[in-house]
Amino acid sequence: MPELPEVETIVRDLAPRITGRTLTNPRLHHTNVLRRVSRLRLLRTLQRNVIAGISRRAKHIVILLESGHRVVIQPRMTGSLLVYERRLRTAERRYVVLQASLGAGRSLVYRDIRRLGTIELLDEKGWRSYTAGIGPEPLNDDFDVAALRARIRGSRQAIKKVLMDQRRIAGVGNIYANEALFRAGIDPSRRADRVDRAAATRLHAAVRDVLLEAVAARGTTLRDYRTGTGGKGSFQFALQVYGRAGEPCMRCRTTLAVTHEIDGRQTTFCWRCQGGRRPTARA
DNA sequence: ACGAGGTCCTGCGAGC
DNA sequence: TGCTCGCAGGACCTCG
Repeated sequence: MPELPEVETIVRDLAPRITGRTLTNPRLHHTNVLRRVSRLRLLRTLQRNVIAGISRRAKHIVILLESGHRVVIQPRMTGSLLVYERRLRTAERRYVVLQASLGAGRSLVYRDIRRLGTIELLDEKGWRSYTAGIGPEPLNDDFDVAALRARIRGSRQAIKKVLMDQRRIAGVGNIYANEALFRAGIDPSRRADRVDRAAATRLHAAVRDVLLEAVAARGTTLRDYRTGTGGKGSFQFALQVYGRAGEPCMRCRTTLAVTHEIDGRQTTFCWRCQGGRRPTARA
């Protein structure tokens, strides 16, 4: 599931391959992925427009066009954006949502198996309000401990849920929230306003470290995530808690527990290292 | 203001 | 073997 490191990898892969290219023959195969834009307006805007650049904001891919429009893609669970330098094989054509020619036999393809991902088209004004509604980028230099504390302050919600709230902090999803909280030794269900300065300092370092390491590993491929060139990431081999429920904690060998009590999502943790409630039932 | 729960969507694994 | 069913989940929505 593309979170910050996965989207960053896609964007870095695609930047040299699509920047300056002219889009032609855009085709949209599913309209229910569109948000606040009609099929006709999207396709008309893409046709013969030039890609000025591609960047990442939170977990979103942002394609800037020379017209000033931005195509914002949220891959969510199973979306991937790829450049093909050849014709697509039959199997590759499945799940294609949006595609366009880049010239010289290349094509830009957005595919999404579950189609929970979304595509938006924003003008300058729309973009400004869009990005203003998202929290700070955790890998930016100005995201220090004080910035993290400011973003989690005053919330009685579980720290894990707050970490994943895109309005508070950008780009952290379920996998990296689990990993960062384990590294920081913090119970995922602890109320955010009860995370003290020392814990916040550890959490700040853990969030940044895990995201940076995952970017270096080109992301986490558990099933569907692919890089911008169709390859797999390798951070799945470095995960310490996510997906390891029932297996021993890498630090203390206690059996890792899993709960769905926070936001209905899978939370894996070590009750001994992270100080949570000892689970009554095993996973 | 906040929490709980529904919605979208398809593949996959468990169970029979 | 082949079927059904429930789960996976990020963001957004409604309801209480």
